[in-house]
Amino acid sequence: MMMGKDDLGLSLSLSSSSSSSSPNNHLPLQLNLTIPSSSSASSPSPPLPSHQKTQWSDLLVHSEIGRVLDLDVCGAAADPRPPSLHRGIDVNQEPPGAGERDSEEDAGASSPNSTLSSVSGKRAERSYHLGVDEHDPDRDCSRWVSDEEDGEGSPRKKLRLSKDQAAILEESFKEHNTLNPKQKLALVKRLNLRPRQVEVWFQNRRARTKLKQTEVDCEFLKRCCETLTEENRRLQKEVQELRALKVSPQLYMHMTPPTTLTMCPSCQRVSNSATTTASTPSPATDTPHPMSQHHRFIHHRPIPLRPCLNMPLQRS
DNA sequence: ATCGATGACCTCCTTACATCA
DNA sequence: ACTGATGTAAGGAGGTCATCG
Repeated sequence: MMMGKDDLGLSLSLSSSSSSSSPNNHLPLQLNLTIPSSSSASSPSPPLPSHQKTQWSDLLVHSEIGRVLDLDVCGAAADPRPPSLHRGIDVNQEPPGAGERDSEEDAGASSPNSTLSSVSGKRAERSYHLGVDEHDPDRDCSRWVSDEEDGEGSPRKKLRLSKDQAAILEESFKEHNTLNPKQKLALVKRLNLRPRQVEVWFQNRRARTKLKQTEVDCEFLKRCCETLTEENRRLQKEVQELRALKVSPQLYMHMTPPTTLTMCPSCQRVSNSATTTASTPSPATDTPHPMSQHHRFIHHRPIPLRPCLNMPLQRS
C-alpha cells in the first residue's frame, strides 16, 4: 500500500500487529525517534525473518510522512537502566561440568534436527536441562529449579543476567536476531549459560523488538491519521467553497480566487490558484481551446472529484 | 511418493521474580 | 518497611518445518 498525501480517497486501517499484544503490555509509548541523515529510511533494527516483519514498518517507513520517523527500535529496546543498576555479579555461573554437558548436548543438536533420542519431547528436554544440576552449589539461589521442585510449591527462581552477559547477547542480537545452533553454542560457551537461557533471551529480545516496533507503528499511524484528517478537513472546506461557486456563479464573478485550489473546467483538474496568474498559454495545441484561458492551470496532481462536482464551472 | 512420528524452533501469552521510586 | 509499577527471565500452548522410518 503506497500511502501518500496525493491519495485522497483514503481509508486508514489501524489494525496492526498490536492486536495480539498481551493485555499486560501496557507500556507507555517510549519512542526513540531520530531524523535520518539520508533518505534511506531504513530501520536500524535487525532484519527480521520475512514472515515476522511488521508490515507497517516495511510499508510506511518509506512513505513521505514516514521519513520523519526513522526508528531506533533496536537501540530503544536495549536495557534502559543505568549501568549502575546492574550488579555486575554473574549469578548464572554454572559449574564447569554443567557447562560442558550443555555444550556437548547442544553440539549434538547443532546440526538441524539431529537429536538425542534418549529424551523425548521438548518439555522433557527442558526438564532435563533444569534438573541436571543437582550438585550445583548455587542452586538454592539461582534458576536451577526443576519442574518437580516448582510443583512442590517452591517458587521458581529467576535471576538476572550479568551486565556483561546482557551486553554480549545484545551485541549478538544486533548481528542476527535469530540463532542457528552454531551461534547458540558459541554464545553458550562464551557466556557460560545454558542453551535454553540463550534461546529464551533471544526469544524475549525478539518479542521486545516487536513490541517496540508495534508502538512505533501505532505512533506513526496516529500521526498519519492526524495528517490525513487535517488534509481531509482542508479539502472539505474547498469542496464547500467550490459548491458555493457552483450555486452562485454570479457571486463568484466578484470574488477573489477563493482558496488555494482552482478546478480546470475542461479537464477537471485542480491546481493551485496562486500559480494560475502565471499566464502561459496551453502549449498542447495551437488551436484556441474554448477554455484556453483556463488552461493556465498548472496541473500538479489529479484530484478525483465527486460526481456532483464534475460539471464544468462557468467562469465567464 | 506418501504419511505419521518426532524433534527443533518459533510466536504468543502468561507468570514469577527483581528492582526501583 | 511497604507497595505499586516496570523490566525481564522463564514456562506453557500451539504452530511450522525438516527429517526419518
